[in-house]
Amino acid sequence: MEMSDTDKPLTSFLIEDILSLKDSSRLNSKHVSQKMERYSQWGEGAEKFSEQLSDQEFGEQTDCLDTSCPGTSESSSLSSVGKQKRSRAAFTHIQVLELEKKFNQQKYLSAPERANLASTLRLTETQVKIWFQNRRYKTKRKQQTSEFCRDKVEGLGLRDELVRTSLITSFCKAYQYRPYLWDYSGPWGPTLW
DNA sequence: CTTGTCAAGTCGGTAC
DNA sequence: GTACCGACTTGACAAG
Repeated sequence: MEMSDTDKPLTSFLIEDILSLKDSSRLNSKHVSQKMERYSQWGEGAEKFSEQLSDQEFGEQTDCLDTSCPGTSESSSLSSVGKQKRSRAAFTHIQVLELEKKFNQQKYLSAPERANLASTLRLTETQVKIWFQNRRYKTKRKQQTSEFCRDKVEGLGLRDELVRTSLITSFCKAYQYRPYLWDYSGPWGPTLW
């Protein structure tokens, strides 16, 4: 029977993947090392997960752990490290709550703080780091969006004002001798009928 | 089926 | 040369 992707050992996927990265012209050694760092974190996550499984088989805390680590889903299907579909960890309410709480206190974490939070929440340090990165970006985008909307509203107001002024000017020039064409009742002031 | 959300991936940059 | 960042994208998933 031919060995499918799902049957391949994790390490061979890692090696293949990293080698393919090295072959890729658009990536430098930095990103290869980033990838390796990530894989090592996944390894750590998988270890943590197996430890957790061994000391509390589907206990009450599985809620805050099951999908938390990429390593966890990898461990159930190591296959996904290859070209297979990747899994998306969904953090639990408790984890998100704690992360949000911390984020409200401080937007950036030092390494020890991150490690501490990660172990408290039983996430990997990478997950905590990425969560904070995404969170900061999300906040920034939200802020930019609201500013953009506000500017647009104000800009529209300004534009309306400019249009009105210009219209009035040209209108006055055109109709300065025919006041009977003015109508002051409209919201835009003088209206031509 | 489309759309929004979000963890993770990518890439260019900085700092030490 | 490693670790981290921001900006942006990708892909899984759920809700409608």
